Parts: sequence; structure tokens; C-alpha cells
Amino acid sequence: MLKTDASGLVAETQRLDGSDTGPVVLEPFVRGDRVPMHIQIHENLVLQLTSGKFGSGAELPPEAALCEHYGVSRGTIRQALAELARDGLIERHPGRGSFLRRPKFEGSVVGSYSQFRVEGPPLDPGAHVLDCVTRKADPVLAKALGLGHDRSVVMLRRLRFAGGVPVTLQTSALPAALFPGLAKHNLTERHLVDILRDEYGVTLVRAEEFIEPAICTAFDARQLGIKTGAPVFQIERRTFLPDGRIGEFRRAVMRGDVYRYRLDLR
Amino acid sequence: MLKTDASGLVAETQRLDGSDTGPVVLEPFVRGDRVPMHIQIHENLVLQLTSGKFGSGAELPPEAALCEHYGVSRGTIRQALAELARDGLIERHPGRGSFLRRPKFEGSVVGSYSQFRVEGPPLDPGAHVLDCVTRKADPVLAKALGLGHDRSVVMLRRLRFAGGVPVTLQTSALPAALFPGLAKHNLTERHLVDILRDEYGVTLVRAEEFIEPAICTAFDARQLGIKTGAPVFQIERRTFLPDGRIGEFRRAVMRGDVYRYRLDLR
DNA sequence: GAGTGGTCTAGACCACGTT
DNA sequence: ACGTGGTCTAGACCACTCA
Repeated sequence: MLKTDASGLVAETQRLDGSDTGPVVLEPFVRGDRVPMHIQIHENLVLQLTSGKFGSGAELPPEAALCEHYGVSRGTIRQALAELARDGLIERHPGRGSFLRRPKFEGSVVGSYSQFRVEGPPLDPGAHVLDCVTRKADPVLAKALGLGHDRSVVMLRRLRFAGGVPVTLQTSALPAALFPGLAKHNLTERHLVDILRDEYGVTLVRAEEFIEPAICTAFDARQLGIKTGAPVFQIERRTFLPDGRIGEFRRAVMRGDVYRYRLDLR
Repeated sequence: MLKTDASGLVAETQRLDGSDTGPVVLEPFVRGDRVPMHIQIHENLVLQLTSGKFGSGAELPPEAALCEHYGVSRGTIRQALAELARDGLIERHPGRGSFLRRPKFEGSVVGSYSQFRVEGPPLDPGAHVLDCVTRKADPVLAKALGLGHDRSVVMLRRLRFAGGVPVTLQTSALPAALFPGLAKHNLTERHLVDILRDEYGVTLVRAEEFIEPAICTAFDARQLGIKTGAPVFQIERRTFLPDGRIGEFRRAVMRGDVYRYRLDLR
């Protein structure tokens, strides 16, 4: 599809992605009351931009034009546009303009513009401690924890429940040097993160988590009350101290029949 | 831990979460050059707030004090604070103040303050079409697609590759009434989303995805070149039209040995 | 009533990309 | 040279919370 103007002399701009698109032309706007203007404008733009009337890549009016259209100052317009950009609905380029974004549903990599959450029953407070011992880490675990000479680790296995039903089994490894006597504390009722902060003065600031599908082992199945071989999530988590060292390395098995991950893409 | 002041008369404020904390007191700041101030301030605050020197729930200085501390106007401070709030590092409450947020790693529900992505090799362009037929949807599928009287659906099975290796098998169902003659188009080389847009004038604006662990069936295993019973991700996706109708219902099986999901929590 | 964050304005200067 | 979005200022008024 290549459009030309009436005279047939000027070909419409051909976009990089092969689709040609006109500019975004907005409907008249009536301002409501009580609701902040930047929110009204954001909602109004979301409605119009997702109406399907404009092709992806279509150029939005410049900020100055939007100020006039909506009858507000530049700061207010920018607040609404920043929200749109954060949602991934538009892209903004200094010196060029703002453009409607093409949804990238087909791509392999889902960017950070998606919403994410776990769906399932909330965890009960507390945990059932299966065991908690201090031992020498094997080389693989020592490397995962970033340990040097002292390879002593506290190994902690906890079973957690939701509505009285066991749903996840967490196996944690913590550097014993950082948390001497950890096993003596009340790991059943207190959150691990609270004990580390209140008893050892350690604040955990960041964590990374890797999620994979797995087959439930016989031991895990017995603990979780499901069948051996049932599909489960295997979740590996590293939690970091402010200085970058690893405070906890955890591998958890979570029931796949109770929890699922949900993404919202735009 | 309950602290009292020297006189013993005034108990320090007891926070809801049971931990008591002093206010955030900031180190002197030297402004750099070239980098926008709101970014410098944001980075400076992240460093200080995650240093572990302050308890969770600690109150930040009010905006006016921060303006003076950093030597900038209120708008600039608010830009930095908005970023912190978006990251989930602080909570802001009108009339009360801004507070350092406790990391909620132990909780079951991971909020939207987390980063998320899929890790693995990028998908090759194009797809291998296993089959594409139009038939009547069974009641379950008809309900999932939100179909009324006309239960005709286009069923499309595609195999996608990464580096020449089959990695995901996608089974799609689309309302035949919306996309007549869909099977005649080149589904091997063109993205489905492009065909729907260019040939049918339909823009897909939103999608929701549910991710579960699963066991690979014999058929899927043969297609993907893995063993029957291997752990895989099962991904259910609904893609929506601007008016809220479902444009595509898809169930995909993705190799668990090639891809994993990654979360970054703060 | 004093202090907090939320909203909004009307200006200004800049780096950047296009013409 | 011009128009774009990015940054920043100095004011203003508001709703809300807490003493």
C-alpha cells in the first residue's frame, strides 16, 4: 500500500517498518471536573490511540499543540505523555517527536513495559521448618553464593502454606559467616528478612529470580501433597546485600496447580 | 524492641509493621556536571536509601528540605522522588510524608514494581505452519473466545524456531467471522499481527498471558524435538481488539530447557 | 493551623534532529 | 534556522493528615 496525494507527485512518507501512517488527529475534548487534568488527558489519549484509527508509528501532535488542544500548560501535558511513554503506548524522541508504538506481541522478547503478577491464594504467615543445619557447601553452591575460603553455609528448608494447604517448599542457603547462630532463632514465626535485619543488622536490598518449569520429585511431592511427576514451578532466587554480596540463595518448588504467572501486554 | 526517650515518658513512635525507625538523614551532596540534576539526585538517594543505614519505614525529609539540601527547585526534587516511588523504593502519602519502603521479598504477591523478562535465544523470523483449518469451536473454546451464534473458528498451528531449533509450538484460534479467508494468506513469512492489521484493518491493542508449568505431551515433544514428559511452559494468551472482543486465543508450549523467566525485585 | 504531598502555571534555556 | 522533547525555575492553590 503506497498512497500518493491528489496530484500524484508527492509520495506519502514510507516508514521503516513498511507501514505508512498518517499523523494522529484528535477529537475535540471536554474537560471534566474533580479529576486531575493530567489523568483526564491521559485517559482521553489512551482511548483515542487504542481506538485503532491510527496506524502504529503515527506521529502525535507536538506538546505545544496538545497544550492548546487540551487547554492546559506544558507541564500538565508532559505528565500525561510521560505516563503514556511509561506504559509503552508511545515512544518519544528528542528533536523528532512522539509516535504511537506498534505492539510487539509477536516478538520473542517481552520488554519491561508489561505488567506482571502471581495469581493464587495468599501465603499464610509463618513457615514449617523441615530442617536447618550448618555444613560445608559443595563447590557448585559455594560458587553460586560467591563464597571464598569459608564455605560454611546454613541450609534451611521451609514449607509454606496457603489456606492450610502446603504450596511451596523453599530450600535456602546463607553464608554462615554472615549469620552466626541463625538456626537458634524462631524461623517458624518470623520472616527470614526480619531476622536478618533485626538480629544481624543486614538489609536485603535487591533480589533476582529465575523461573523454570520442572517435574516434581518424590520428596517434594510428599511434602506438597501432590503426585510425583506433577508440573511445578522451580524458582531460583538470589538476594543481595547493599554491597553486592549474596545474602541468600534459594531454590523453591511451587505448585503449578495452585499458582500461575500473569502478564499484561500493551 | 521498644525504645523510650531519656525521660522515659515518651515512647518512640511504634510503626504498624512492628519495627521502629529513625528519620532518614542525608549525607552532604556535591552536584556533578553534564548529568541532569533529577537523575543525579535519584541516584544519590538510591545509594543512600539502600545503604542499609536506615530501617524500613524511615521517614524521608519533606520536599522543601530536599530542595534546600540539593539546591534545586521543587519540580526537580519531585521528578527524582516520583522515580523512586515508581521503583517501589519509597511510598508517598499526601499529608503524611514519604517513607522508605520495606522490601517485601517474603510475601506471596510480587507487585508491579518488579522488572520482568524472558531469557533465551531470539526467535527466528517466520514460522512453520503445521495446519490451518476452519471448523466449529467446541463450547469451551467458544466461551473462551466469547463467541455467540457463529462458532466458526480458524485453527492455526505454528512451530517457531530459534537458531534453527524448534522452541515453541503455538495453537491459535481466531473468530472466522472477523477474518474470512485467513488461511489463504502467507502465514509462514508474515507476522499474524501484521496480516490482521494490513488485510483486515484490525489493530490488536492489548494481550493477557497466563504462564503455567506443564508436562510435554508426546505430540508436542515430537514437534519440539524433546522427550515426552519433559517440563515445559504452557502459555495461554488472549489478544484483544480495541472494542474488547478477543481477536486471538492462543495456547503455546515453550521449551523449558531453552527459556526461563527472570524477575528483578526491589 | 501547620505541614505534607498533589496539581498546575508561565515562563526559560538546552540538546537534539531535520531542513 | 527551526521545531522537537528534556530540563529547570518560582511561584500558586488544593486536599489531606496530624497535633
